[in-house]
Amino acid sequence: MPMQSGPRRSAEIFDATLRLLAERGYERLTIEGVADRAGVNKTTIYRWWPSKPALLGAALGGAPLLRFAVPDTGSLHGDLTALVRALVDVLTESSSAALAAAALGAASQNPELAALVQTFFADRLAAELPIFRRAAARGELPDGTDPMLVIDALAGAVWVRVLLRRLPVEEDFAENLATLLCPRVGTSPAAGGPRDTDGTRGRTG
Amino acid sequence: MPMQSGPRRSAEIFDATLRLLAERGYERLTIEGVADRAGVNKTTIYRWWPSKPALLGAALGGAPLLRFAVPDTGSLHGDLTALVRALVDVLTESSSAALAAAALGAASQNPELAALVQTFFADRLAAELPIFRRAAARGELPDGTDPMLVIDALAGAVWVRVLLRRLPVEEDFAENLATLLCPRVGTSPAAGGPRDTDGTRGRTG
DNA sequence: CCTCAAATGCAACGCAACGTTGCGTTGCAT
DNA sequence: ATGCAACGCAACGTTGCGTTGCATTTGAGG
Repeated sequence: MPMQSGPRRSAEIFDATLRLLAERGYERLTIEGVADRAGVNKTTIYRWWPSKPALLGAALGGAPLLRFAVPDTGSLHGDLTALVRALVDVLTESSSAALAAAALGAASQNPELAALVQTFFADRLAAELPIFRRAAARGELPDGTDPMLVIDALAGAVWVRVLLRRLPVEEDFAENLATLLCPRVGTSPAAGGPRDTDGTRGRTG
Repeated sequence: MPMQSGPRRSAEIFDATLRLLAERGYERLTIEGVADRAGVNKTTIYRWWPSKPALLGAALGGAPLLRFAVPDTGSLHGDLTALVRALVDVLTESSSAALAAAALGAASQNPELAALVQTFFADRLAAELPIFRRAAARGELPDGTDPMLVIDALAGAVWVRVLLRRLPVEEDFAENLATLLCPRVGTSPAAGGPRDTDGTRGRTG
């Protein structure tokens, strides 16, 4: 029987890869740089991962750096608000922000990373589906509502605001976005007064 | 008096830059490649644009390839639907899609391009504000609604769906998204039946 | 036509990272 | 001790980078 198989120093290599990605961005991420940072010969890296996207894909898959919890606050509006806040945090906190920006930015350019991002988003959606199941059980959700549409609008709005517009995220951004996306509010924490007779949705502020 | 000043062959250079960006993506876009494609010596390019992002910035600024019209259909829901359709087209049609993906993807990594995208989004929003002015005038819009929030959710949802999830866009995607984002529906074209007693919003399909 | 300056063309350079090769070294299990 | 797998090491040719010095073309003004 042979001994252990597979790369022995993948831990150091993945760590160096993600750190350098966050520091320099995808474009200036170099395999020789990773080797140097990891204290490893570049031959070792090339033996296991044939290309930069392959290495990055393995590194991202191996480390759960972009995972954040799925909230359960008791209301759809609360869950969506919490989701927005978590997403904003991930895209704002410097450590994960650079990483997420580089990874998702590079995904637009590279098929291998695109596939990775694709499954990442699919997994995220699957994890977030319970939010909508619970909301439906509470009667907060009109049937026919498409969770993917809500999630995409939510994530996309945060993405555009933080990484494309680069505008500061106001205090009530999460709540406003959740309110906009709630197919039916009802329990909006700051919705204050009674609903308009014609169904105009309440809004914080 | 000296003769004409400034680059003489910027047209060919910009054209080659955008074509190669669409063909190969930002990462594999090389200045020597641009020079070759444009039938120009690379020295000429380096003399006028010191870096790849600088060149790309100038090329993108010089050509209005990513502009699309602002709709005016007579209703907020109709305008938003048209906006979604236009955006989906831009991000789907192969010529502009690769270009947009590369530009926005690269913007996540490069400060110079980020600034360019920033002003692009600001301009887009300014151009789309009349949609909300008209909607407000028609009484379709609860005051306090933030147009930027709606636009960001709209654009972001399309972005996530098309370029990150890479899922095919269903026929009723635009309408569903517009319905989700309409602060007040009322005139939803396919909303059909009467509103639920508790205010559940109508939905196509 | 001639002049003159700006723009461009051309050839070569050092540099960095690429990806590959051959061979020696280390670590661990049998 | 032996054998295998992973790793280290030292080169190699290639490509694109960004720069340099000098020659050539271009076009408006005299």
